[in-house]
Amino acid sequence: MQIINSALELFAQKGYHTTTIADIAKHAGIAKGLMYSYFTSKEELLHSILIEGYELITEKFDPNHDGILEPQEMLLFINDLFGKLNNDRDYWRLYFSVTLQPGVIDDYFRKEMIKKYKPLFDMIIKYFEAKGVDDPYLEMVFAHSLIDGVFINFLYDKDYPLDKIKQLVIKRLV
Amino acid sequence: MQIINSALELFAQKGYHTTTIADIAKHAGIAKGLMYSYFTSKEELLHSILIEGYELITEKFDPNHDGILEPQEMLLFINDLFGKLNNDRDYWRLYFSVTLQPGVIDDYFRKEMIKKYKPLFDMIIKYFEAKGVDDPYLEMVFAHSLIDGVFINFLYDKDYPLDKIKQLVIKRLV
Amino acid sequence: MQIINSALELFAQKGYHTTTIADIAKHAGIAKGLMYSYFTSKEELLHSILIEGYELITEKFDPNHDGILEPQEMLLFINDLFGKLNNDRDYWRLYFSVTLQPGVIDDYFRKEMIKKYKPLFDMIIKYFEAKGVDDPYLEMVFAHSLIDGVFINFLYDKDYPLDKIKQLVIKRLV
Amino acid sequence: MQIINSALELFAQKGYHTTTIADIAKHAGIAKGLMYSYFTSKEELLHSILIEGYELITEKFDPNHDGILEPQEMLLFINDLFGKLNNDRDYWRLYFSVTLQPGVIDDYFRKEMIKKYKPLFDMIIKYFEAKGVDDPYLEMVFAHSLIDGVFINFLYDKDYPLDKIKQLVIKRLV
DNA sequence: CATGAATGAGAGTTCATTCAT
DNA sequence: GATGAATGAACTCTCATTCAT
Repeated sequence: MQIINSALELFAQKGYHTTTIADIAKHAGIAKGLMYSYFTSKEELLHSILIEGYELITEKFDPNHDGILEPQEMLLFINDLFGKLNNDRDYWRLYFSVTLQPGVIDDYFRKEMIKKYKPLFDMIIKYFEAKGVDDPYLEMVFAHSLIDGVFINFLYDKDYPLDKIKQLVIKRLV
Repeated sequence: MQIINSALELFAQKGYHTTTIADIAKHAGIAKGLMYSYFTSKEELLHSILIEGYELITEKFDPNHDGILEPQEMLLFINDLFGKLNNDRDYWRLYFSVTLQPGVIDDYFRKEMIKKYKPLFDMIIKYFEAKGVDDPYLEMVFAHSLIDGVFINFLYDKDYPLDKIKQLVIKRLV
Repeated sequence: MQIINSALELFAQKGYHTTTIADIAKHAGIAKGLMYSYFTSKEELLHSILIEGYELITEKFDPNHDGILEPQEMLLFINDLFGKLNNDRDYWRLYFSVTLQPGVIDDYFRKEMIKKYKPLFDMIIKYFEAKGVDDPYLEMVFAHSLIDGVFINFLYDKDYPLDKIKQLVIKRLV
Repeated sequence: MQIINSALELFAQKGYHTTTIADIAKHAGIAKGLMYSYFTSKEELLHSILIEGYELITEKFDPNHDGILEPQEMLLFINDLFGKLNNDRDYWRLYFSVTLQPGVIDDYFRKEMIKKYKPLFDMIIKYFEAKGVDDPYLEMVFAHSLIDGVFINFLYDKDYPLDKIKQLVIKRLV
């Protein structure tokens, strides 16, 4: 929807607090009041974006939904993940900005988001189990942390050597 | 100073925008106006916190200031870094929240902060050079990303296995 | 408009700095914030008043717009001017108060206002040229000064003998 | 006194409301609090300046205090008046700014000031009586208005032809 | 459905004034 | 006397939200 797209773009560019409802309405080409027909508040709009963004991104993710990664699938997984990062910068920017920022989303919603993304990392745990590493959970936390770190550094650094780093990540995880 | 401490605590807890000058003053036990004897604005207060936090954190960093890390120093470096992370959660929370959030600190200040932290990562590049890795810069970006990822996951996850992850980081980087 | 009228009245009565936005809003029967839908700031509100006041005052001035004053027109001019003075005391009070007070309107706006009123005094120069006085410009400065002096003394003195003074002014200038 | 001089200068330059006690103290080289040993408030400081300024200006005025102006004395009177205007621009600027501005000095004080300056204009009434004009009071109001108008136009216009206007004033009044 | 004028609580900031030192 | 840190009321301005049209 146009409101969500506009809000996503502006939140990602200018920040949640710095973006006003008037900004969003203007950018979306609608009246301020109309936003309240679709969302009960600015906060709920943010939540919708986070959820909708998640849906959009994951709808083409792991298409057969078997949740099992073999090594060559792990490769696809990482490639896909990095591709999504590159294609949906605005969403990811907003996601990290808002997740790491207290006072914007409440704990309940934060946990909901974590819950939503959990399956992805559960798949990685299983992968490491199959690979026979000592502590698959620890390895997954490591992988999760590494990927988060790569994401945020990429999102805010135009010169980030994403492809080369991807190779290092692959070498480390696959 | 009491104002800085209060502001750091509240910014880290509630977020920069959600924390008001009145909140800070009340928490610090002073009148609202007094803050403006020490800082010209809320924004400058934030900058001071970020800078002061950096000073506190790095004052005991690389104590001989030779800027060269040998393997056992790299070990100390990492241990020190993780120790600081643990001891200054508020600062790091604020640091990441504010760095990753658009519309809070302007580009000039963001670059200033990056500049301040650069020497630390330059030391790591030299370390990887000495260690003989293929692409020391890339390895440093990898290390930087990895550490950032570990930091943010630790900051927002009470059950984060920091010590075990530290061992993995050490194994990877030393 | 109601905001302008209220602001004019209050500025003229209490002074620009002493009148608050809350005063104006209350007097106009609106909420404080609404003022900012029409004017970007208190300063711009003042400017609008000054400009609007000028428009109102000059709209019926020199109706054929030929810019030339013959003696009997000079008479009408003066009568009109003194009439406007009497009918728009608030405006003129504000005009003089604000023009003669540093730190209220910036140099740019002051010059703009002078520019707006210039044609009126240019007409007077031409009039004195036609009348054959030695130094028409000087005579106009004299007339301008005289009229300003009459205006401010009238505005702040309830017993000012305006009509009799007008006769003296006419005798001197026509 | 240094406080009065500083305040006069700053009030005249920046305006009464725009000048802060801190500005004055800094300019005078004293601490803010010390001002309150000499004046009970900012307002009282302003009153003192207006009164003190009047004393300074008039102490050398009409030295023999006979209060009677013969034609050649009228000449001296006008020359002296215009000289004072030129030498004490700051004072006169402040005087007009503050006199014509509501909400700064209360009516009581305004009347006090007018009372103080009255003798000067009384002398002019007597002068016109002696000169045999029809309505000496009216002539004095005319003169007063003219001189006020000349003063304010001169004070805010760097290119004001003061000397030439003085000649016109002399021709009109003497 | 859609609008945007209107609201009003609350934000950051200023500054005359006080008072412990 | 002299200081300037501290106060706090009051200011201008913002903006999420409502609602008559």
